[in-house]
Amino acid sequence: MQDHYDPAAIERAAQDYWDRTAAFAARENSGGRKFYCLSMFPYPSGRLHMGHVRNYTIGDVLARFMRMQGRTVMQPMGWDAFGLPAENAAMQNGVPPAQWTRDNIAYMKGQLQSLGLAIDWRREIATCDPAYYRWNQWLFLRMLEKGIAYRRTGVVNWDPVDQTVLANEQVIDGRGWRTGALIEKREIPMYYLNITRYAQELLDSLEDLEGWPERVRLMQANWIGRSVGTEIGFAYGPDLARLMGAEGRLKVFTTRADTLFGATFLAIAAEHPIATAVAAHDEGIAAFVAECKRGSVMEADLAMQEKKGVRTGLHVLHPFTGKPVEVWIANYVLMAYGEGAVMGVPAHDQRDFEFALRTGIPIETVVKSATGAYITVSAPWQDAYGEHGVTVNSGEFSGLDYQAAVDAIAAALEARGIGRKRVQFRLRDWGISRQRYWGCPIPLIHCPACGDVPVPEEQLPVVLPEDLVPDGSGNPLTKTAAFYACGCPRCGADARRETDTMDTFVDSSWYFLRFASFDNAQAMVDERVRYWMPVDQYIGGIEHAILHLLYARFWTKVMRDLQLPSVDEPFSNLLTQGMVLNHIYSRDLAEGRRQFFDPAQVTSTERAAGGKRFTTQLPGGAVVDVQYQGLGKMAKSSNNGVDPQQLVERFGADTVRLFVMFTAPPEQTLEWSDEGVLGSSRFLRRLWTIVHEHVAAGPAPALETSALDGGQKALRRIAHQTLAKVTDDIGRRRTFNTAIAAVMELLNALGRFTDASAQGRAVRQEACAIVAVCLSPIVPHVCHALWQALGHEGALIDQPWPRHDAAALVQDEIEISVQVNGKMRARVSVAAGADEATVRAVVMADERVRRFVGMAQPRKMIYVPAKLVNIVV
RNA sequence: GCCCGGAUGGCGAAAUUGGUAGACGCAAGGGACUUAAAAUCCCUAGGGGGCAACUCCGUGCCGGUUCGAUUCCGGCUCCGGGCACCA
Repeated sequence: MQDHYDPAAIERAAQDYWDRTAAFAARENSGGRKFYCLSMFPYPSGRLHMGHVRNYTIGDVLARFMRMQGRTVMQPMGWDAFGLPAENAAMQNGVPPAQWTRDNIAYMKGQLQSLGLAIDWRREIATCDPAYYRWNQWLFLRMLEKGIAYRRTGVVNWDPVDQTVLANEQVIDGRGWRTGALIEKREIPMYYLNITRYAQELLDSLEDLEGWPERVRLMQANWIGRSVGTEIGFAYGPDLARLMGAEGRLKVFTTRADTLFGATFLAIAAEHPIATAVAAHDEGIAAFVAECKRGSVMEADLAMQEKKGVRTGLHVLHPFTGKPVEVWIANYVLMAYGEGAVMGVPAHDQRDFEFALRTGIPIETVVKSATGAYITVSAPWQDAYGEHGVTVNSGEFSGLDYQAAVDAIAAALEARGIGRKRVQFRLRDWGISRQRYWGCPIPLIHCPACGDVPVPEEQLPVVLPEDLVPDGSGNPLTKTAAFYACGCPRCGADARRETDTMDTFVDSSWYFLRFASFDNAQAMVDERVRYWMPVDQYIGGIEHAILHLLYARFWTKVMRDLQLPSVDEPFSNLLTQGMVLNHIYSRDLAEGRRQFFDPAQVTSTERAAGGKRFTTQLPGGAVVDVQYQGLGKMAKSSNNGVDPQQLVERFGADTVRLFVMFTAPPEQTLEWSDEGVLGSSRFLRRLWTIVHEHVAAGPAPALETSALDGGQKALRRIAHQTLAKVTDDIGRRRTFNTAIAAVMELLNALGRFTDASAQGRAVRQEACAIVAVCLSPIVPHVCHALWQALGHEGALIDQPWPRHDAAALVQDEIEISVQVNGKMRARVSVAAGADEATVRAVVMADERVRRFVGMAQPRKMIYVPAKLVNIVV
């Protein structure tokens, strides 16, 4: 007998066995329904963090479970290998991003393998590999042909000191993170993908995604944001027509056409052509427009800034009354939504109301509540009346309810050709151009004579040079003639290659298709996609609930429409794992820069007078004050990721897997703490000991279920209850923590079971085997070893998942809870099949029940079969 | 600011369809074994009151529906995620 649990040796042996037998090589049509199990591929940041361990263990549990259920499982793995952190690391260390990335991949692959994941590594892909990203380029060109990809200008964060475009993450409080300079918005040409063309389908098919969490479907639906409203063209007043040099109409989009008669101003975005035209002649307005262009492009910043506006002095004419309506420029109007202009109705919109109070714009009530009360608003302590009601003071449209008013007004506008009902989506087209080096080159050539010329297909891929080191002052590709200097494919003249690269969301929008066609050098995807897709189970962080999942759904539909092997929806079932959060500590350096610390290094904590917590930490003996920043997601940029490697080395992969699955249900946010990991280690040692003590006594005799005594039946009942519960918890509920708790209870029962008789040993043998099977998806190495120790032929991974024996669950007596007036008062035992009358009689005969009911006459008795009786007195 | 979640013992959590609140585990305390420690095993444990039988309170806060609410509804507070260039 191996008398002590040695995870290192056990895990090596099990992993050797799986490697030797190529146990996880996925082959099409190898019997059983296919099950494509996919976890979101990692960014190779350097080391795994606990979020990865959680993600990949969940996937692995499901992959192994489904395999034992007889499915043909594919679980692949890849690397989301392009991105900003590689450039930052390059700047810090002077190492090219390619080298840094590949080193990280090699290290992290070893870490993943040490976890014993049932992955088909033959299918491994890295998005920075030209053999992968050439297909990004190829499909982009197909999209260009179809008009799905197009070029227009877009707004970016501009750092005037480094003369470079910054990502939102690199803008802190409106300043560049390296220079501390105030950030400006800048408009530059970019390529866009026309995702809005698919907005309706992306919205509609959410309804069919029954295997997705409701909250994700809701978030996506709100993000797409379909609204039905009315487009209204306000005729230019004479002053505006003069400025613009022609008659014209200023279009707005509104969902509240019923309030049109209350529109006392129009507000346009600072980027609106009219704003640009006014600013050219008016210094004050030019200053305001310039002010709006300062700061970052982030929506959160825009939405929280103080609402400001400036009067243009220009007017449009109300379409029904002909009255002049003032035009304002406001910082809260988004050029990207609707027409970049809104009508302001202070009486019926809270934001407009507050704006009007500050600026003296008139407030005109045009809707009253349907119940009749006449509502007027005009004072600062009041609120706008934003409810749907009945129109008043609206000329021929007065006295109508919301829908009737909207319909009548839209019809009247349409009859005059100055407005119409239409659908507006909040979703915007996807800008994919990035002014960065470490990404997939956009395959275009700019020719002075021919314009933008696509790179011919036979010249793909446009290979990214891998030896450049960025220095923070823009994209090094723009300084590398060997990359950008080229001939025009059309006329042969000297031309310049596009130096922008693609958003890394492009790389992750179709990698799940490539896993099915991983070795095809001739085509992006092939017929094997039709076998494996859609992904049966996708697992990843809730932080990807909108962007990644929406882009992947869009890209999949585009490929379908380009007649490539694809599907309508890529992911049938989605499990969004909760974030693994950790505490964040930092200190401020000069120039608004900030240094982050590993929480494990923070040694002592004191509370400062100001209320914020300051702590002291000792990296290599030095003591510095650090600031507590609260809880946050584990990220390389805040240096708060826990390295699971130390835990794996100390306790073994099984302990780490068990712990991370036991600590919380998968969808829940997890505040990281490695207290408790000892308990998981202890449990596995106990499991090892109990099974080996049983095995040491020699082979168990055959089980005879008809010959069992009460204690033997009881253990067998627990074992089969556990099997049934684990099957349901993993297979349906995905609550791995409760599955583990159930097995712990079974193991506790096994520990108390001392029956050394022949049938006692037979029951124990069966129970031990059930434990090994139930835990094998979660802690596969130790279960692999225990299965052998229990004397079984063949590997546990190849065993079919057993069904519980329903006969073992039968109980003679059951317990009924008794409440009096809804409060728990007693418990009574009744025969398992007892009818209601019998149960009532037993309950009323119970001494405790009689005491609580007393002399009172029961008014009512609620009976929940086999569970509960509530006596109401 | 907007959209989406979450809140239950000292801690992580459980309660699956409105029906026994706190399963399972961590940390803690007590005990056994041991020269000792580690390891292991046993016991205790939501809070208050009571010698005890027992009893009252208790699932973020306020209110509602119900025989019965951690669970459903309305209103808040705090925390987390996302907000289109972090991935």
